[in-house]
Amino acid sequence: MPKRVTIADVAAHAGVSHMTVSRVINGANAVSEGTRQRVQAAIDDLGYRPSGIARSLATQRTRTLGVVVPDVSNPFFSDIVLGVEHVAYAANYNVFLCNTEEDPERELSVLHSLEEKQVEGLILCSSRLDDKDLDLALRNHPATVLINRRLPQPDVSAVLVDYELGARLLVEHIVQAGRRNLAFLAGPSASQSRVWRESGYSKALAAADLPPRPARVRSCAPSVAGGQEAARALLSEYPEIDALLCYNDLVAVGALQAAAALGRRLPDDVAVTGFDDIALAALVTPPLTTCRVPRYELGVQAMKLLWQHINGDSSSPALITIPPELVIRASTPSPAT
Amino acid sequence: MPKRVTIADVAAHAGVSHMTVSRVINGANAVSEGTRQRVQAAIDDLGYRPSGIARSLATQRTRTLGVVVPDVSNPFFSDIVLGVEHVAYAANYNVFLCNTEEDPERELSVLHSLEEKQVEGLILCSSRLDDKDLDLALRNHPATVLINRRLPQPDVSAVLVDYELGARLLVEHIVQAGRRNLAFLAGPSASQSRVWRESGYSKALAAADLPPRPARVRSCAPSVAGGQEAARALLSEYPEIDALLCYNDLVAVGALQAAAALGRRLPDDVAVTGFDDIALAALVTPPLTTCRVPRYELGVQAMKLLWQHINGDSSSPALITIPPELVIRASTPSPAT
DNA sequence: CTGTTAGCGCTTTCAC
DNA sequence: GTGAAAGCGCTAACAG
Repeated sequence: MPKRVTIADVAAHAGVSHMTVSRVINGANAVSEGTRQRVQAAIDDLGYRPSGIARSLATQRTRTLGVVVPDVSNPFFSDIVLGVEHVAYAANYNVFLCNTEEDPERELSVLHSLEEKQVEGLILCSSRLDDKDLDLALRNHPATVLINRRLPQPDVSAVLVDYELGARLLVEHIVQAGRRNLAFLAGPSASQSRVWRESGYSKALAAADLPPRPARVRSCAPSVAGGQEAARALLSEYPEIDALLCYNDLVAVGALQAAAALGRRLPDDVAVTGFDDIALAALVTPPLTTCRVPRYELGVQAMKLLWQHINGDSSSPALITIPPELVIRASTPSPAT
Repeated sequence: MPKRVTIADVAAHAGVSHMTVSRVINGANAVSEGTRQRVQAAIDDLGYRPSGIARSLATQRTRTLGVVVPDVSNPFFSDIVLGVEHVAYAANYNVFLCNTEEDPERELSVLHSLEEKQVEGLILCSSRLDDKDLDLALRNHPATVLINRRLPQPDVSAVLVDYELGARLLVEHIVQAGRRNLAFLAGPSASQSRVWRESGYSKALAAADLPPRPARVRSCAPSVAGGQEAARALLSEYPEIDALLCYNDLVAVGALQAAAALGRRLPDDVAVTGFDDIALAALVTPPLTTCRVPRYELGVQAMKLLWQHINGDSSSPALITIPPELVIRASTPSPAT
C-alpha cells in the first residue's frame, strides 16, 4: 500500500507551511496568487487528495448522511433513495445506504452504526421500530426526517403520503363506475400505511352510503402471490364481488391473475385497483388503475427538509404530506359504463 | 446541539484513564473484570458511542465502502446493491451509495469524493468512463471490484456476466422452435454489454447456419419505448421476421406491445425474448422468455471478492464470470411446435 | 499574506 | 492491569 500523501508532503514539496496548503484546498482568499499556484502544482504533482476523515475530526462535520430503508430492491424505496441521493449530491453530501431487511434488530443496529459514523443527518423510511425504541434510537442523531412514519410526542420531521386520500379517490372512482360490491386486499396487518389506506377505504365507503363489510377486508402479503391468494379466496367466498381494491400494485397484479384464472372478465366482471404506480402497473394486462405515489419526489422533499435542519434554517420539525394522484387505466371501467 | 460525549467523559465518570475505556470498548482482555464493569456502566450511563471518525484517523481504517451505480432505481442495479450491502453489513462495513446518472463527469466526481471519504474498497458497476480515465480514477483506490466492465491492461478484479452465452442460449432456443427470421433489438450502441450480447447473437446465428443480417440488428433505447419503436420499424420493414431478440426485458415488453399492435399473434407469428429476468418479465402477457442474470448474486460475489482484497488474502486480481440461465415462458413457442 | 501552536477523539507504544 | 505520551491529518485561532 503506497503511503497516502498528506498535507505535510504537499507543503514540503511546495516549500510552504501546511497551513498554506490547507488554505489553498479550502479556497481561502488569503493566499497570494503566486503561492497558490505553486501549491496547486504540488497538489497536482503528488496527486494529493485531502483526508475527509482528518478534516471531519477537525471540523466536526462529516458531510455524510444515512438513508435507511427496509429493502433497496423494492422499487418503492429505490426511487426514494434516488431522490435523496440526487439532492444530497448537489449539496456535496455522501449517503450511507442501509437495508433493514424488515428486521427491527437490524434497524437498531444500523442506526447505531450510523451514529458512530457521525452522519449529520438521517432519513429513515418506513421504520419497523415501535415508538419507544425509535425515539430512543433517534435521540442521539443530530437531524432526522422520517418517511411514511410519524412519531407522536417527540418532535421529529416527517414526509408522509396521504394514503387516506388515495384510498378515497380510488373508492370514489370505483363507485362512480357503478360498482357496489367492493373488497379490500389490505396488505400486511402490522403496516402503518395499511391503517391509513384502510381508513380511507372505510370513510369513502361510508360517504357513498355503502355498508362497511369487514369480512371483505382481507390481509395479505404485499406481493403478487399474496394478492393471488387473497383474491382467489375472496372471489370464491363472495362471488358477487365486483371490485377489488388492493394494498399495492403487486397485490393488484396477483388479483388480476387470480380473477382471470377464475374466469372473471376484467374489468367487466371485476374491477381491480392498485396503489403506488410502479412501472409494472402500466405494463400488465389490463393496465392497472392505481394511485401514483411520487416516490422520487418523496426522497427529494425529505432531503430538502433534512438539509434545512442540518443548516438550522428551520429547527422546528415539519410535517409534509404529499397527495397521491389517481391514475385511471383499463383495469377499471370508465364511469360512463 | 448537546455536546457529544467523548471517551474522556466516560473515563472521568468511571474514574479511570481514557486508555482503559478504549480497552473496554475494543474488547481488549487486559482489563480486570471489576474495572471493565465500572467502565461499561459509565458508558451506558452516558450513552457513550465511540467516534468512528476519530477511530478511523487513529487506525487508518474506515470500515466504509463505496458502491457506484448508474441508477439505483433500475432494478438491475438495486438488486446488486442489495447483495453488496447484505454482505457488507455482515462484515461490519457501511456502504456509500452513489449514482452516476450515466454522466461520466459525475462518475469521476463521486470516485474522487469516495477517495476523500477514505473508503477501503470500491464496487463500480457498469462504468461509463473510458479505459484511461477509469484506470486513473481507480489508481488511488486501495481495492476495487468492477461489475459488468473489464479494464484490459491494469489488474483490476471484475465480476462479469456471460452475456455472450446468454445470447447464444436464447438464439438456440428460438432456432430449435423453428424460427429462421430473427432480428435483434440491440440496445444502446455505446454499451459494453450490448457488444457482448451481439457477439453471442452473431456466433449463434452462424452456428445455426443462418446468414448474418446486419440490417436486422437495430439499436434502441434500453426502455419500453425504445423497444416499441424499434420493433414497429423492424416488423414493418421486414414482415417476414418471426422472432425478436431483445437487449433486455424492458425492450422486450415494448416489442411485445408493438407486435400486438401490428396484429401479430404472440408467439405464433412473432416470438419475443428479453434479457435479465426482472420481476416484470413473468408478469406481462404473454410472460417473457428471457435469460436470468443473478443480480443479487453478482453483488454478493463482488463484495466477497472485494473483501478478500481488503484483507489481502488474495492480492492478485480475479475475474469471475457468472453464467446467466435460460428461462422459458410463453413469449416463445415450445421446441415441439 | 503566511506560519505557529493547539487541539478534534481516538489508538499505539511504551512505562510502571 | 493500568496510565502517560505521542501522533493520525487536518483546521481554528492567533501571531507576525
